[in-house]
Amino acid sequence: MLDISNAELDVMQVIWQQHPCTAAEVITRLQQQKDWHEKTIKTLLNRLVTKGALSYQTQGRAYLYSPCIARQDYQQQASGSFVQKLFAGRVAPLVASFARKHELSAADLAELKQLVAELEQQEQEDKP
Amino acid sequence: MLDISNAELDVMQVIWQQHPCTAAEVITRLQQQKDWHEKTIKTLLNRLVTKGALSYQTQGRAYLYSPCIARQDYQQQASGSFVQKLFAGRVAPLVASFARKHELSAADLAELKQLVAELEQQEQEDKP
DNA sequence: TTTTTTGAATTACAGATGTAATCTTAATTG
DNA sequence: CAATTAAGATTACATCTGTAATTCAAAAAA
Repeated sequence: MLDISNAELDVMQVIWQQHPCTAAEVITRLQQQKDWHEKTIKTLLNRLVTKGALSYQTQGRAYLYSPCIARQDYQQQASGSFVQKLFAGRVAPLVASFARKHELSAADLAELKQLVAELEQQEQEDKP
Repeated sequence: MLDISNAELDVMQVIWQQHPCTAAEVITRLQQQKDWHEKTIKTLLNRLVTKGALSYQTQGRAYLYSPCIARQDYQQQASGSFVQKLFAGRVAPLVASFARKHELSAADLAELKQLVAELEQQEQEDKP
């Protein structure tokens, strides 16, 4: 299972946002949020390639990086193991816990409600 | 912010389940699920004490360990930063993602629905 | 064409983590 | 009392992470 560290994840996020892209682009965009040295970002790019999270094509002497895993897929994988690890696999208690501390906004709540409604409907369709 | 590693978390889980407890008890209970050497578990106990996640009282020459942080509090903290990291702080997309892959059970769905209803009601109460 | 710059590759290095083994000391067993 | 056992303390050691610096090669600039 692809294991991406926190710092690496920040790199992945900007690449997921737009790709393929060069190291220079990643650096420019990342440095708007993180106070990281260029070398640091290059190291992370390298490690991500080694780990199989990024691939690249060469373009002249530069590289054009692309994710090997879609953001959604990674989110799914990570959510699954997080919920497993902390909540014995049940997501509802996570939402509850989240609600208790970070007070969901009304918008979030609405979104959740909508989602639940959709899921319920799907369930209906699955066993008619 | 208290940072508990994966292996350490497994130790915390059995201690949260029942405490205070001795190292021997932790070892016995953990070895029912994990194939870990006794020494490994003792190392983890030590690190958890150093990190301030566990405290202990001495009982004869043994220690009686207790959590310094409640399970719920830790869950809240960890959920908050996880959702922040992967979902820009919004929990609904996590639920969606979770649903897509791990298909929530009907029970989970019901629980979520209930939760949403409760949260909505609270919201009503908060601004009448 | 020599110099400088700019990509990527390699190396660095401390702290965290997984996974124990060894050491020290006190208690228990012979 | 001597020997063994069993607690916790200390040490070990490879890998992963965060955070770069150094090196090497090619391209761009002077």
